[in-house]
Amino acid sequence: MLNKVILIGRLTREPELRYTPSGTAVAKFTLAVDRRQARDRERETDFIDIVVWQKQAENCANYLGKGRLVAVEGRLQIRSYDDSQGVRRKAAEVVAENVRFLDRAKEGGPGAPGAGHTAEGLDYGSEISFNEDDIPF
Amino acid sequence: MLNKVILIGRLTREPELRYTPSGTAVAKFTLAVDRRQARDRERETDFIDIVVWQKQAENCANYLGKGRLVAVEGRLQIRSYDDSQGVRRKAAEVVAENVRFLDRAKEGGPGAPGAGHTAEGLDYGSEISFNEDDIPF
Amino acid sequence: MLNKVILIGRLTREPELRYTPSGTAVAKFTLAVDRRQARDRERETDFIDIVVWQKQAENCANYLGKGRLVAVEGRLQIRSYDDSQGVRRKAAEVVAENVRFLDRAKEGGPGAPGAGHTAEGLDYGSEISFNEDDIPF
Amino acid sequence: MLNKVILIGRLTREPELRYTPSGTAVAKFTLAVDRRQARDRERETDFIDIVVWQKQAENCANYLGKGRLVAVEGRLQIRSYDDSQGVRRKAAEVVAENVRFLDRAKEGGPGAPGAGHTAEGLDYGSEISFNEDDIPF
DNA sequence: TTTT
DNA sequence: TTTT
Repeated sequence: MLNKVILIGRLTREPELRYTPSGTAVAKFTLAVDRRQARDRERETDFIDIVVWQKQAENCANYLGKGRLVAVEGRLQIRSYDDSQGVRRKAAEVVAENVRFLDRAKEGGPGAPGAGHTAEGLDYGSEISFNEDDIPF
Repeated sequence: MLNKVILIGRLTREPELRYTPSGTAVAKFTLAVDRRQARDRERETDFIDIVVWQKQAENCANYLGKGRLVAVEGRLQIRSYDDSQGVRRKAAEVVAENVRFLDRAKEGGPGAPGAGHTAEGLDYGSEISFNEDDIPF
Repeated sequence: MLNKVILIGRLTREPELRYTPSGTAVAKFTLAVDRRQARDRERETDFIDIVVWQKQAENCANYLGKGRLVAVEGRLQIRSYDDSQGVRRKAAEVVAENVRFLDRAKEGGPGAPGAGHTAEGLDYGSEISFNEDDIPF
Repeated sequence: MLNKVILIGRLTREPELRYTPSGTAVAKFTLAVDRRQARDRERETDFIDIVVWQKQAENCANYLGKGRLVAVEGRLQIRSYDDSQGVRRKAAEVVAENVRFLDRAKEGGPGAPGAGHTAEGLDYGSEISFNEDDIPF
Protein backbone atom coordinates (compact mmCIF):
# COMPACT_ATOMS: atom_id res chain seq x y z
CA MET A 1 0.00 0.00 0.00
CA LEU A 2 2.82 2.39 0.90
CA ASN A 3 6.38 1.57 -0.02
CA LYS A 4 8.78 4.46 0.19
CA VAL A 5 12.57 4.41 0.39
CA ILE A 6 14.86 7.41 0.72
CA LEU A 7 18.61 6.91 0.55
CA ILE A 8 21.68 9.12 0.47
CA GLY A 9 24.91 7.45 -0.56
CA ARG A 10 27.72 7.20 -3.09
CA LEU A 11 27.86 5.22 -6.34
CA THR A 12 30.28 2.29 -6.16
CA ARG A 13 30.83 2.37 -9.93
CA GLU A 14 29.53 3.87 -13.18
CA PRO A 15 25.84 3.28 -13.86
CA GLU A 16 25.08 0.60 -16.46
CA LEU A 17 22.61 1.70 -19.10
CA ARG A 18 20.54 -0.74 -21.17
CA TYR A 19 17.36 -0.68 -23.18
CA THR A 20 14.38 -3.01 -23.02
CA PRO A 21 13.26 -4.68 -26.27
CA SER A 22 10.59 -1.99 -26.51
CA GLY A 23 13.22 0.74 -26.26
CA THR A 24 12.79 1.92 -22.68
CA ALA A 25 16.01 3.07 -20.98
CA VAL A 26 16.98 1.32 -17.71
CA ALA A 27 20.04 2.13 -15.62
CA LYS A 28 21.45 0.17 -12.71
CA PHE A 29 23.99 1.11 -10.11
CA THR A 30 24.89 0.30 -6.52
CA LEU A 31 24.78 2.80 -3.72
CA ALA A 32 27.11 2.58 -0.74
CA VAL A 33 25.12 3.85 2.22
CA ASP A 34 27.10 4.18 5.45
CA ARG A 35 25.32 3.35 8.65
CA ARG A 36 25.59 6.03 11.28
CA GLN A 37 27.24 4.68 14.34
CA ALA A 38 29.32 5.40 17.39
CA ARG A 39 32.79 6.71 16.63
CA ASP A 40 34.63 3.73 18.02
CA ARG A 41 32.78 1.06 16.07
CA GLU A 42 34.11 0.07 12.69
CA ARG A 43 32.15 1.62 9.85
CA GLU A 44 29.49 -0.53 8.25
CA THR A 45 27.92 0.01 4.89
CA ASP A 46 24.86 -1.27 3.06
CA PHE A 47 25.40 -1.80 -0.67
CA ILE A 48 22.00 -1.24 -2.23
CA ASP A 49 21.09 -1.94 -5.85
CA ILE A 50 19.21 0.82 -7.62
CA VAL A 51 17.17 0.61 -10.82
CA VAL A 52 16.15 3.73 -12.71
CA TRP A 53 13.89 3.99 -15.73
CA GLN A 54 13.38 6.24 -18.73
CA LYS A 55 14.67 9.81 -18.88
CA GLN A 56 16.25 9.61 -15.43
CA ALA A 57 18.13 6.46 -16.44
CA GLU A 58 19.79 8.40 -19.22
CA ASN A 59 20.49 11.38 -16.96
CA CYS A 60 22.19 9.06 -14.46
CA ALA A 61 24.25 7.34 -17.15
CA ASN A 62 25.30 10.69 -18.61
CA TYR A 63 26.08 12.65 -15.48
CA LEU A 64 26.88 10.22 -12.65
CA GLY A 65 30.06 8.28 -11.99
CA LYS A 66 31.81 6.33 -9.27
CA GLY A 67 31.93 8.11 -5.95
CA ARG A 68 29.18 10.65 -6.72
CA LEU A 69 26.83 11.52 -3.87
CA VAL A 70 23.12 11.19 -4.62
CA ALA A 71 19.75 11.10 -2.92
CA VAL A 72 17.43 8.38 -4.21
CA GLU A 73 13.70 8.28 -3.62
CA GLY A 74 11.91 5.13 -4.66
CA ARG A 75 10.29 1.88 -3.61
CA LEU A 76 11.74 -1.38 -2.36
CA GLN A 77 11.11 -4.19 -4.79
CA ILE A 78 11.64 -7.86 -3.99
CA ARG A 79 11.94 -10.05 -7.08
CA SER A 80 11.85 -13.83 -7.08
CA TYR A 81 13.73 -15.82 -9.68
CA ASP A 82 15.21 -19.27 -10.18
CA ASP A 83 19.00 -19.46 -10.25
CA SER A 84 21.05 -21.65 -12.59
CA GLN A 85 20.54 -24.65 -10.26
CA GLY A 86 16.82 -24.10 -10.30
CA VAL A 87 16.78 -22.82 -6.73
CA ARG A 88 14.29 -20.07 -5.95
CA ARG A 89 16.15 -16.87 -4.99
CA LYS A 90 15.12 -13.37 -4.03
CA ALA A 91 16.70 -10.14 -5.15
CA ALA A 92 16.11 -6.77 -3.54
CA GLU A 93 16.48 -3.46 -5.29
CA VAL A 94 15.23 0.05 -4.98
CA VAL A 95 13.29 1.26 -8.01
CA ALA A 96 14.14 4.95 -8.08
CA GLU A 97 11.46 7.49 -8.82
CA ASN A 98 13.85 10.37 -8.35
CA VAL A 99 17.61 10.69 -8.24
CA ARG A 100 19.01 13.99 -6.96
CA PHE A 101 22.68 14.84 -7.56
CA LEU A 102 24.19 16.23 -4.36
CA ASP A 103 27.72 17.09 -5.44
CA ARG A 104 29.38 18.40 -8.56
CA ALA A 105 30.94 16.17 -11.17
CA LYS A 106 34.73 16.28 -11.16
CA GLU A 107 36.18 18.21 -14.11
CA GLY A 108 36.89 15.89 -17.01
CA GLY A 109 36.31 12.83 -14.89
CA PRO A 110 33.95 9.99 -15.66
CA GLY A 111 30.36 11.07 -15.49
CA ALA A 112 31.41 14.58 -16.45
CA PRO A 113 30.89 14.70 -20.21
CA GLY A 114 31.31 18.43 -20.42
CA ALA A 115 31.75 21.62 -18.45
CA GLY A 116 28.88 23.11 -16.50
CA HIS A 117 26.73 20.01 -16.39
CA THR A 118 24.90 19.75 -13.13
CA ALA A 119 21.66 18.32 -11.94
CA GLU A 120 20.19 21.80 -12.32
CA GLY A 121 20.76 21.70 -16.03
CA LEU A 122 18.97 18.43 -16.57
CA ASP A 123 15.64 17.83 -18.17
CA TYR A 124 13.45 16.53 -15.39
CA GLY A 125 10.82 15.26 -17.76
CA SER A 126 7.23 16.33 -17.52
CA GLU A 127 6.02 17.15 -14.06
CA ILE A 128 2.59 18.55 -13.45
CA SER A 129 2.70 21.60 -11.26
CA PHE A 130 0.00 23.78 -9.86
CA ASN A 131 0.02 27.39 -8.95
CA GLU A 132 -1.15 27.78 -5.39
CA ASP A 133 -2.40 31.26 -6.23
CA ASP A 134 -5.15 29.44 -8.06
CA ILE A 135 -6.42 27.63 -5.00
CA PRO A 136 -10.09 28.62 -4.81
CA PHE A 137 -10.35 28.57 -0.99
CA MET B 1 15.81 19.65 -3.58
CA LEU B 2 14.09 16.90 -1.60
CA ASN B 3 10.89 17.59 0.26
CA LYS B 4 9.00 14.53 1.37
CA VAL B 5 6.32 14.21 4.03
CA ILE B 6 4.56 11.05 5.11
CA LEU B 7 1.67 11.24 7.56
CA ILE B 8 -0.84 8.86 9.02
CA GLY B 9 -3.82 10.42 10.76
CA ARG B 10 -7.56 10.97 10.82
CA LEU B 11 -9.66 13.59 9.01
CA THR B 12 -11.10 16.21 11.35
CA ARG B 13 -14.01 16.90 8.99
CA GLU B 14 -15.32 16.28 5.47
CA PRO B 15 -12.94 17.30 2.68
CA GLU B 16 -13.86 20.53 0.89
CA LEU B 17 -13.82 20.24 -2.88
CA ARG B 18 -13.43 23.24 -5.19
CA TYR B 19 -12.39 23.88 -8.76
CA THR B 20 -9.86 26.36 -10.09
CA PRO B 21 -11.02 28.78 -12.79
CA SER B 22 -9.41 26.45 -15.31
CA GLY B 23 -11.43 23.52 -13.99
CA THR B 24 -8.84 21.62 -11.95
CA ALA B 25 -10.22 19.87 -8.87
CA VAL B 26 -8.68 20.78 -5.48
CA ALA B 27 -9.65 19.30 -2.15
CA LYS B 28 -8.63 20.45 1.31
CA PHE B 29 -8.90 18.74 4.64
CA THR B 30 -7.15 18.67 7.99
CA LEU B 31 -5.42 15.63 9.41
CA ALA B 32 -5.16 15.01 13.15
CA VAL B 33 -1.83 13.30 13.71
CA ASP B 34 -1.22 12.11 17.26
CA ARG B 35 2.29 12.37 18.57
CA ARG B 36 3.62 9.18 20.07
CA GLN B 37 4.50 9.68 23.65
CA ALA B 38 4.89 8.10 27.01
CA ARG B 39 1.67 6.70 28.50
CA ASP B 40 1.46 9.13 31.34
CA ARG B 41 1.75 12.29 29.29
CA GLU B 42 -1.40 13.89 27.97
CA ARG B 43 -1.97 13.21 24.28
CA GLU B 44 -0.79 15.86 21.87
CA THR B 45 -1.89 16.21 18.30
CA ASP B 46 -0.69 18.09 15.26
CA PHE B 47 -3.49 19.39 13.04
CA ILE B 48 -2.04 19.47 9.56
CA ASP B 49 -3.69 21.04 6.50
CA ILE B 50 -3.67 18.88 3.39
CA VAL B 51 -4.22 19.97 -0.22
CA VAL B 52 -4.95 17.41 -2.94
CA TRP B 53 -5.26 18.01 -6.67
CA GLN B 54 -7.04 16.53 -9.65
CA LYS B 55 -8.40 12.99 -9.70
CA GLN B 56 -7.30 12.29 -6.12
CA ALA B 57 -9.10 15.41 -4.94
CA GLU B 58 -12.33 14.00 -6.28
CA ASN B 59 -11.61 10.55 -4.83
CA CYS B 60 -11.06 12.11 -1.41
CA ALA B 61 -14.23 14.18 -1.62
CA ASN B 62 -16.25 11.15 -2.71
CA TYR B 63 -14.93 8.51 -0.36
CA LEU B 64 -13.48 10.19 2.72
CA GLY B 65 -15.25 11.63 5.71
CA LYS B 66 -14.64 12.82 9.23
CA GLY B 67 -12.67 10.34 11.32
CA ARG B 68 -11.34 8.28 8.42
CA LEU B 69 -7.77 7.00 8.76
CA VAL B 70 -5.47 7.83 5.85
CA ALA B 71 -1.81 7.84 4.89
CA VAL B 72 -0.69 10.94 3.02
CA GLU B 73 2.49 11.24 1.03
CA GLY B 74 3.42 14.66 -0.22
CA ARG B 75 5.57 17.75 0.19
CA LEU B 76 5.57 20.52 2.76
CA GLN B 77 4.67 23.83 1.20
CA ILE B 78 5.09 27.20 2.92
CA ARG B 79 3.02 29.97 1.36
CA SER B 80 3.37 33.65 2.13
CA TYR B 81 0.43 35.98 1.92
CA ASP B 82 -0.75 39.31 3.30
CA ASP B 83 -3.65 39.17 5.74
CA SER B 84 -6.57 41.63 5.86
CA GLN B 85 -4.46 44.07 7.93
CA GLY B 86 -1.70 43.89 5.34
CA VAL B 87 0.57 41.88 7.60
CA ARG B 88 2.75 39.25 5.95
CA ARG B 89 1.72 35.76 7.13
CA LYS B 90 2.85 32.27 6.37
CA ALA B 91 0.70 29.21 5.87
CA ALA B 92 1.96 25.65 5.93
CA GLU B 93 0.24 22.78 4.19
CA VAL B 94 1.11 19.40 2.84
CA VAL B 95 0.48 19.05 -0.88
CA ALA B 96 -0.50 15.41 -1.18
CA GLU B 97 0.83 13.31 -4.02
CA ASN B 98 -0.90 10.20 -2.74
CA VAL B 99 -3.67 9.57 -0.26
CA ARG B 100 -4.15 5.98 0.87
CA PHE B 101 -7.36 4.96 2.66
CA LEU B 102 -6.51 2.77 5.64
CA ASP B 103 -9.91 1.84 6.98
CA ARG B 104 -13.31 1.11 5.51
CA ALA B 105 -16.03 3.70 5.15
CA LYS B 106 -18.88 3.24 7.63
CA GLU B 107 -22.03 1.89 6.01
CA GLY B 108 -24.27 4.69 4.86
CA GLY B 109 -22.23 7.28 6.70
CA PRO B 110 -20.69 10.39 5.21
CA GLY B 111 -17.96 9.60 2.76
CA ALA B 112 -19.65 6.30 1.98
CA PRO B 113 -21.69 6.99 -1.12
CA GLY B 114 -22.41 3.36 -1.80
CA ALA B 115 -21.69 -0.19 -0.79
CA GLY B 116 -18.38 -1.79 -1.60
CA HIS B 117 -16.44 1.38 -2.23
CA THR B 118 -12.91 1.06 -1.01
CA ALA B 119 -9.57 2.55 -1.90
CA GLU B 120 -8.94 -0.63 -3.90
CA GLY B 121 -11.82 0.17 -6.19
CA LEU B 122 -10.65 3.65 -7.04
CA ASP B 123 -9.19 4.89 -10.25
CA TYR B 124 -5.64 5.83 -9.38
CA GLY B 125 -5.17 7.78 -12.58
CA SER B 126 -2.41 7.01 -14.99
CA GLU B 127 0.70 5.52 -13.48
CA ILE B 128 3.53 4.28 -15.62
CA SER B 129 4.64 0.83 -14.60
CA PHE B 130 7.40 -1.39 -15.84
CA ASN B 131 7.68 -5.10 -15.86
CA GLU B 132 10.89 -6.18 -14.21
CA ASP B 133 10.96 -9.26 -16.40
CA ASP B 134 11.93 -6.87 -19.17
CA ILE B 135 15.05 -5.65 -17.40
CA PRO B 136 17.83 -6.34 -19.92
CA PHE B 137 20.57 -7.08 -17.33
CA MET C 1 24.26 8.50 5.36
CA LEU C 2 20.48 8.47 5.11
CA ASN C 3 18.58 5.21 4.85
CA LYS C 4 14.89 5.46 5.53
CA VAL C 5 12.12 3.03 4.62
CA ILE C 6 8.42 3.46 5.27
CA LEU C 7 6.04 0.62 4.49
CA ILE C 8 2.37 -0.11 5.00
CA GLY C 9 1.31 -3.70 4.55
CA ARG C 10 -0.09 -6.85 6.13
CA LEU C 11 1.71 -9.61 8.03
CA THR C 12 1.85 -12.87 6.09
CA ARG C 13 2.10 -14.92 9.31
CA GLU C 14 2.66 -14.65 13.06
CA PRO C 15 5.88 -12.88 14.06
CA GLU C 16 8.68 -15.17 15.25
CA LEU C 17 10.27 -14.08 18.50
CA ARG C 18 13.77 -15.13 19.56
CA TYR C 19 16.43 -13.91 21.94
CA THR C 20 20.11 -13.27 21.28
CA PRO C 21 22.63 -15.02 23.56
CA SER C 22 22.84 -11.79 25.51
CA GLY C 23 19.09 -11.76 26.02
CA THR C 24 17.94 -9.11 23.55
CA ALA C 25 14.53 -9.78 21.99
CA VAL C 26 14.34 -9.98 18.17
CA ALA C 27 11.20 -10.56 16.15
CA LYS C 28 10.91 -11.34 12.46
CA PHE C 29 7.95 -11.25 10.16
CA THR C 30 7.14 -10.70 6.50
CA LEU C 31 5.05 -7.85 5.21
CA ALA C 32 2.94 -8.14 2.06
CA VAL C 33 3.00 -4.74 0.42
CA ASP C 34 0.74 -4.37 -2.61
CA ARG C 35 1.99 -2.25 -5.43
CA ARG C 36 -0.45 0.39 -6.57
CA GLN C 37 -1.34 -0.14 -10.15
CA ALA C 38 -3.87 0.34 -12.85
CA ARG C 39 -7.15 -1.49 -12.28
CA ASP C 40 -6.78 -3.85 -15.18
CA ARG C 41 -3.31 -5.14 -14.31
CA GLU C 42 -3.01 -8.16 -12.07
CA ARG C 43 -2.11 -7.29 -8.50
CA GLU C 44 1.56 -7.51 -7.61
CA THR C 45 2.97 -7.67 -4.14
CA ASP C 46 6.39 -7.26 -2.57
CA PHE C 47 7.05 -9.61 0.33
CA ILE C 48 9.45 -7.77 2.57
CA ASP C 49 11.26 -9.25 5.58
CA ILE C 50 11.14 -7.16 8.74
CA VAL C 51 13.38 -7.40 11.81
CA VAL C 52 12.42 -5.70 15.07
CA TRP C 53 14.49 -5.44 18.24
CA GLN C 54 13.93 -5.12 21.96
CA LYS C 55 10.67 -3.90 23.48
CA GLN C 56 9.00 -3.48 20.10
CA ALA C 57 9.90 -7.07 19.19
CA GLU C 58 7.93 -8.26 22.19
CA ASN C 59 5.04 -5.91 21.45
CA CYS C 60 4.86 -7.28 17.90
CA ALA C 61 4.98 -10.88 19.08
CA ASN C 62 2.29 -10.23 21.67
CA TYR C 63 -0.13 -8.14 19.69
CA LEU C 64 0.33 -8.84 15.99
CA GLY C 65 -0.86 -11.78 13.94
CA LYS C 66 -1.35 -12.87 10.37
CA GLY C 67 -3.23 -10.37 8.26
CA ARG C 68 -2.77 -7.40 10.58
CA LEU C 69 -2.16 -4.04 8.94
CA VAL C 70 0.92 -2.15 10.12
CA ALA C 71 3.12 0.79 9.21
CA VAL C 72 6.83 0.11 9.54
CA GLU C 73 9.51 2.77 9.66
CA GLY C 74 13.09 1.59 9.48
CA ARG C 75 16.21 1.18 7.38
CA LEU C 76 17.05 -1.16 4.54
CA GLN C 77 19.82 -3.55 5.49
CA ILE C 78 21.69 -5.74 3.02
CA ARG C 79 23.50 -8.65 4.65
CA SER C 80 26.05 -10.86 2.94
CA TYR C 81 26.48 -14.47 3.95
CA ASP C 82 27.75 -17.77 2.54
CA ASP C 83 25.11 -20.39 1.87
CA SER C 84 25.48 -24.14 2.55
CA GLN C 85 27.32 -24.58 -0.79
CA GLY C 86 29.74 -21.83 0.13
CA VAL C 87 28.22 -19.42 -2.36
CA ARG C 88 28.08 -15.76 -1.36
CA ARG C 89 24.47 -14.62 -1.03
CA LYS C 90 22.76 -11.40 -0.08
CA ALA C 91 19.70 -10.98 2.09
CA ALA C 92 17.64 -7.82 2.30
CA GLU C 93 15.52 -6.87 5.27
CA VAL C 94 14.06 -3.79 6.82
CA VAL C 95 15.25 -3.17 10.37
CA ALA C 96 12.22 -1.55 11.96
CA GLU C 97 12.63 1.42 14.25
CA ASN C 98 8.91 1.77 14.71
CA VAL C 99 5.94 -0.47 14.06
CA ARG C 100 2.52 1.18 14.16
CA PHE C 101 -0.62 -1.00 14.41
CA LEU C 102 -3.24 0.30 11.98
CA ASP C 103 -6.19 -1.96 12.67
CA ARG C 104 -7.66 -3.69 15.69
CA ALA C 105 -6.84 -7.25 16.66
CA LYS C 106 -9.70 -9.64 16.00
CA GLU C 107 -11.46 -10.75 19.18
CA GLY C 108 -9.92 -13.89 20.54
CA GLY C 109 -7.89 -14.43 17.39
CA PRO C 110 -4.14 -14.90 17.17
CA GLY C 111 -2.27 -11.81 18.17
CA ALA C 112 -5.11 -10.84 20.45
CA PRO C 113 -4.08 -12.15 23.88
CA GLY C 114 -6.74 -10.23 25.72
CA ALA C 115 -9.50 -7.70 25.44
CA GLY C 116 -8.76 -4.07 24.91
CA HIS C 117 -5.22 -4.45 23.70
CA THR C 118 -4.41 -1.92 21.03
CA ALA C 119 -1.38 -0.10 19.83
CA GLU C 120 -2.52 2.81 21.98
CA GLY C 121 -2.17 0.73 25.10
CA LEU C 122 1.38 -0.34 24.45
CA ASP C 123 4.49 0.75 26.21
CA TYR C 124 6.47 2.60 23.58
CA GLY C 125 9.66 2.49 25.61
CA SER C 126 11.50 5.60 26.56
CA GLU C 127 11.19 8.48 24.14
CA ILE C 128 12.63 11.86 24.94
CA SER C 129 10.12 14.59 24.37
CA PHE C 130 10.37 18.32 24.66
CA ASN C 131 7.76 20.86 25.45
CA GLU C 132 7.72 23.53 22.79
CA ASP C 133 6.48 26.01 25.37
CA ASP C 134 10.02 25.88 26.68
CA ILE C 135 11.58 27.04 23.43
CA PRO C 136 13.56 30.14 24.40
CA PHE C 137 13.06 31.98 21.10
CA MET D 1 0.45 8.22 14.37
CA LEU D 2 3.15 8.59 11.72
CA ASN D 3 4.67 11.97 11.00
CA LYS D 4 7.86 11.89 9.03
CA VAL D 5 9.53 14.67 7.07
CA ILE D 6 12.70 14.44 5.00
CA LEU D 7 14.19 17.57 3.51
CA ILE D 8 17.33 18.49 1.61
CA GLY D 9 18.13 22.18 1.37
CA ARG D 10 20.47 25.03 2.25
CA LEU D 11 20.59 27.15 5.41
CA THR D 12 19.47 30.74 4.81
CA ARG D 13 21.57 32.00 7.75
CA GLU D 14 23.58 30.88 10.76
CA PRO D 15 21.70 28.66 13.22
CA GLU D 16 20.57 30.40 16.42
CA LEU D 17 21.45 28.50 19.56
CA ARG D 18 19.60 28.98 22.87
CA TYR D 19 19.09 27.05 26.07
CA THR D 20 15.86 26.26 27.88
CA PRO D 21 15.61 27.25 31.56
CA SER D 22 16.47 23.65 32.39
CA GLY D 23 19.62 23.85 30.29
CA THR D 24 18.62 21.91 27.17
CA ALA D 25 20.20 23.18 23.95
CA VAL D 26 17.83 24.22 21.12
CA ALA D 27 18.90 25.48 17.72
CA LYS D 28 16.74 27.06 15.04
CA PHE D 29 17.43 27.73 11.42
CA THR D 30 15.59 28.06 8.14
CA LEU D 31 16.08 25.74 5.22
CA ALA D 32 15.64 26.90 1.63
CA VAL D 33 14.23 23.93 -0.25
CA ASP D 34 13.90 24.43 -3.99
CA ARG D 35 10.94 22.85 -5.70
CA ARG D 36 11.81 20.77 -8.69
CA GLN D 37 10.13 22.10 -11.74
CA ALA D 38 10.22 22.46 -15.45
CA ARG D 39 13.18 24.42 -16.79
CA ASP D 40 11.18 27.31 -18.13
CA ARG D 41 9.27 28.07 -14.95
CA GLU D 42 10.77 30.49 -12.49
CA ARG D 43 12.32 28.72 -9.51
CA GLU D 44 10.22 28.47 -6.40
CA THR D 45 11.46 27.78 -2.93
CA ASP D 46 9.92 26.74 0.37
CA PHE D 47 11.53 28.36 3.40
CA ILE D 48 11.06 25.87 6.19
CA ASP D 49 11.80 26.49 9.86
CA ILE D 50 13.80 23.78 11.60
CA VAL D 51 14.16 23.16 15.33
CA VAL D 52 16.90 20.89 16.69
CA TRP D 53 17.41 19.77 20.28
CA GLN D 54 20.26 18.73 22.52
CA LYS D 55 23.60 17.49 21.22
CA GLN D 56 22.58 17.95 17.59
CA ALA D 57 21.61 21.55 18.30
CA GLU D 58 25.14 22.24 19.41
CA ASN D 59 26.62 20.36 16.47
CA CYS D 60 24.54 22.46 14.09
CA ALA D 61 25.51 25.71 15.80
CA ASN D 62 29.18 24.74 15.77
CA TYR D 63 29.53 23.35 12.28
CA LEU D 64 26.79 24.79 10.08
CA GLY D 65 26.55 28.19 8.46
CA LYS D 66 24.66 30.07 5.79
CA GLY D 67 24.47 28.25 2.49
CA ARG D 68 25.42 24.83 3.83
CA LEU D 69 23.62 21.84 2.31
CA VAL D 70 21.96 19.47 4.79
CA ALA D 71 19.48 16.62 4.94
CA VAL D 72 16.97 16.90 7.76
CA GLU D 73 14.83 14.06 9.03
CA GLY D 74 12.13 14.94 11.51
CA ARG D 75 8.45 15.54 12.14
CA LEU D 76 6.12 18.36 11.16
CA GLN D 77 4.88 20.24 14.18
CA ILE D 78 2.02 22.74 14.13
CA ARG D 79 1.99 25.05 17.12
CA SER D 80 -0.85 27.35 18.07
CA TYR D 81 -0.21 30.62 19.86
CA ASP D 82 -1.83 34.00 20.39
CA ASP D 83 -0.12 36.94 18.73
CA SER D 84 0.32 40.40 20.26
CA GLN D 85 -3.24 41.36 19.20
CA GLY D 86 -4.59 38.26 20.87
CA VAL D 87 -5.34 36.59 17.57
CA ARG D 88 -4.84 32.82 17.41
CA ARG D 89 -2.02 31.96 14.97
CA LYS D 90 -0.39 28.78 13.83
CA ALA D 91 3.29 28.18 13.26
CA ALA D 92 4.75 25.24 11.38
CA GLU D 93 8.21 23.88 11.93
CA VAL D 94 10.08 20.67 11.42
CA VAL D 95 11.48 19.20 14.62
CA ALA D 96 14.67 17.54 13.41
CA GLU D 97 15.63 14.13 14.70
CA ASN D 98 18.69 13.99 12.49
CA VAL D 99 20.66 16.57 10.57
CA ARG D 100 23.16 15.24 8.04
CA PHE D 101 25.84 17.56 6.62
CA LEU D 102 26.09 17.05 2.87
CA ASP D 103 28.92 19.37 1.92
CA ARG D 104 32.14 20.55 3.49
CA ALA D 105 32.45 23.72 5.48
CA LYS D 106 34.32 26.47 3.65
CA GLU D 107 37.86 27.02 4.97
CA GLY D 108 37.86 29.63 7.67
CA GLY D 109 34.32 30.70 6.86
CA PRO D 110 31.45 30.89 9.32
CA GLY D 111 30.44 27.50 10.59
CA ALA D 112 33.98 26.29 10.06
CA PRO D 113 35.61 26.67 13.45
CA GLY D 114 38.67 24.67 12.52
CA ALA D 115 40.26 22.47 9.92
CA GLY D 116 39.06 18.95 9.38
CA HIS D 117 35.68 19.35 11.00
CA THR D 118 33.09 17.36 9.15
CA ALA D 119 29.90 15.60 9.98
CA GLU D 120 31.96 12.40 10.16
CA GLY D 121 33.95 13.74 13.05
CA LEU D 122 30.94 14.61 15.15
CA ASP D 123 29.68 12.90 18.23
CA TYR D 124 26.36 11.42 17.21
CA GLY D 125 25.28 10.80 20.77
CA SER D 126 24.28 7.40 21.96
CA GLU D 127 22.68 5.20 19.38
CA ILE D 128 21.81 1.62 20.14
CA SER D 129 23.09 -0.72 17.49
CA PHE D 130 22.75 -4.42 17.06
CA ASN D 131 25.02 -6.87 15.39
CA GLU D 132 23.11 -8.87 12.84
CA ASP D 133 25.48 -11.76 13.35
CA ASP D 134 23.69 -12.22 16.65
CA ILE D 135 20.29 -12.73 15.04
CA PRO D 136 19.18 -16.12 16.37
CA PHE D 137 17.20 -17.14 13.26
C1' DT E 1 32.65 -6.92 -6.19
C1' DT E 2 32.14 -2.12 -3.84
C1' DT E 3 31.74 4.54 -2.09
C1' DT E 4 34.17 9.04 0.87
C1' DT F 1 13.66 38.31 5.85
C1' DT F 2 15.97 34.36 2.98
C1' DT F 3 19.90 29.44 0.17
C1' DT F 4 23.02 27.73 -4.54
